Amino acid sequence: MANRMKATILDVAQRAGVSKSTVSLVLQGSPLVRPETASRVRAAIEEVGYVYNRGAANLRKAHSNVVGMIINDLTNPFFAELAVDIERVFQSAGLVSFLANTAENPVRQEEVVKSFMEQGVSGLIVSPAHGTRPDAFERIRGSGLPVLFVMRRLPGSRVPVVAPDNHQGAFVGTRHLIGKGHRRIAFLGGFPDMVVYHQRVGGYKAALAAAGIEVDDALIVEADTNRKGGMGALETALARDPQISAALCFNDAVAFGAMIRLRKRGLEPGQDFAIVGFDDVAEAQHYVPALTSVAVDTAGLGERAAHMMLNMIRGGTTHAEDHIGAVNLMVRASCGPELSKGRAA
Amino acid sequence: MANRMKATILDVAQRAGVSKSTVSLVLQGSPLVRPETASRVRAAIEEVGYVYNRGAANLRKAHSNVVGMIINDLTNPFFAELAVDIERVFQSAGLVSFLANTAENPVRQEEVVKSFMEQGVSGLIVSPAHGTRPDAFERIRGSGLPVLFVMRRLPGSRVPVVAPDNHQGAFVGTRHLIGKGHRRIAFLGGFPDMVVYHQRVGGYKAALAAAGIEVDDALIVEADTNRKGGMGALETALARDPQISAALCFNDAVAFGAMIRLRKRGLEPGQDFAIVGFDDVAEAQHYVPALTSVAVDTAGLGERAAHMMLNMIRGGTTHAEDHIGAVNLMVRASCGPELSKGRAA
DNA sequence: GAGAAAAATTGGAACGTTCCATTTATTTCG
DNA sequence: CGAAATAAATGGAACGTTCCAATTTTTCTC
Repeated sequence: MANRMKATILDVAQRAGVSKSTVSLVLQGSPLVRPETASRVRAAIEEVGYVYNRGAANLRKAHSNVVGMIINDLTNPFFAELAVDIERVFQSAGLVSFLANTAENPVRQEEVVKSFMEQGVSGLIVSPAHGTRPDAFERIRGSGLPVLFVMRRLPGSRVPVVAPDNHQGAFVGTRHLIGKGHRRIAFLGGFPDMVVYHQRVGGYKAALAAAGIEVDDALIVEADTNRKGGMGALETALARDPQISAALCFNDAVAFGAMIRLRKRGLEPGQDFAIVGFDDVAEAQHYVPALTSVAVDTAGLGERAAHMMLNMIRGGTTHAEDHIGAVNLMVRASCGPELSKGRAA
Repeated sequence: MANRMKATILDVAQRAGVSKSTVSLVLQGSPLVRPETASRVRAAIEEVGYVYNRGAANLRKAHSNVVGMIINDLTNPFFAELAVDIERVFQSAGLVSFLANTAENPVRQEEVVKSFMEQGVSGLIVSPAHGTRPDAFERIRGSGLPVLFVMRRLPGSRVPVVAPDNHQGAFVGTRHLIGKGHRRIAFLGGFPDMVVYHQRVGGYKAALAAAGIEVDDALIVEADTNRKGGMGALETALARDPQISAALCFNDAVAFGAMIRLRKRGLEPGQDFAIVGFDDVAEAQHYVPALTSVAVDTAGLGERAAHMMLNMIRGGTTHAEDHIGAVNLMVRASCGPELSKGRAA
């Protein structure tokens, strides 16, 4: 049934009664080979159970058809969704994308990057792990390999970025809370060494300032950008100031964590305390209470990122214009005393 | 700073004043090379910005250090979690794992498999897409490449499997609902061409039979195994028999979907209708109401799968004993009128 | 300090592909 | 029909590594 030893292009050639060059031509769909010969070769390929050896090919060609995606937290549905969206575009473009998770671990990230490089990927799409050294990707990019950041950027880095308008998102989210009458509003999650953090905190502060509310840095709580981080951050915020009545969360995961802790403290989110998230993951609208969140058009960003990478690869350049996607506040129950119900009716 | 052309082992050799063979030895950490020479070589590697060409190496060695993971739905947090758990084990074993999503699309799956094969992976861990032809992986396995199924198996396939005890899980879930007094219990989600479906439906029927309740096939509703499928399935079930008071769901995603639709119909899950899920994803315990679910020990299964794959690779075999993991019903609010609250207090 | 033994280093062939320059087969047409 | 043009097929070198056998260097022993 199956031959023990791996079949090569030469076995195929022999079987089909042609030269290895002809087989190679067929493999690349060249029009130089006569149709009947081509189909004879294709039959032979099938018969000997030949699998193309991409490694050997790349050795000659020096460019592959795979791009690597490096994601900081696949466990966060937002990133999983993003990865899947990007993957879809590559697929229809005839490229393959392989995915690797870093779990926010820069060391792990380095290993993964190394592996992808060794495999000879032709591009890298990265959502860098928290704690990544700012110049971590400069050398790679300098060597001519296209690198694209998604969602996150590194301070001072010249790597192109696809990301939502973080400042604006945080701004409208905060403004909405202010509009609901809140004055003591916390910002939960993220760390100062993340560029995104500054952008979102910036939007938050700008909204407060615009409303003439004094910014209190004690209300800005650093934490991991996942559910657990959200839980801790809420506790910290409330410990620092029990008067807080609302929070803008770094992302939806943090928001879910915060809501869980609110309940544990006997506070009902959307009633006793207003919560706004960021990302608008699928769960947001189905959660109880439904989570008000800044929608970032995941699919749109993913598509854009994939196309930018395709252009870089095809154009042989490592340069591209940053893309900042528009955001959209989805108002739901979590941020207001039944206001959203009124809207829906 | 960075040289335009890619540095090879020869450039390193020249720079370090040794032969390419020596550099190769250093690269593989051979003890045959004198420590001082080794460090000189390592310095040279750094200086010329050399990246190892795994493709060229594999050409000679005929075995790589990467294993491919093919997942049917990364958007399902359960599978994302599983993938991450598996990845972790490989990492600490010094292997790299690349991940690809098939979105339950057999065609896409075929492409992904092909790519992995071409890259020369040394093993494949697969959660096969719905609709995969039963013999889809036999040829690959026949060619000597270790293949391991996780969570799902294919009918008649000889590929080893790591999965939870689906029959038992469905059995205890259903028995629990019966214990709560329910008699008209639906089974939501999945398709008859999935082996897992039969196992879970089997457990469900066995529990009904054990309680002397007649099985009504109309209460078994086929649907996609995601949230949307759950929504549709609940509607269908209720349409077929409005008397239904409980449902065992194929997985948590389906359960969440069902609960969303219950609410939309004015039925409160855990009060007017009991729901039991399967997988016990992280969200289950935090959802409102908290979801009763069959816990499958994701981390344990993932670890087991990774180790089995490691053994197959190291042992040069494509054979392994199936592993069926124990399950554990996590009773929470979604399935009983305040019973869980009593427990918690 | 010479010879043997051990340690360190090395050149060359091989891996499976692509691509170029050729060769060979086929078609066109004056 | 024969020459020119075109189409199809081919052999060989090259890609960057590993591994073997061989060579050179170092260390040991008496």
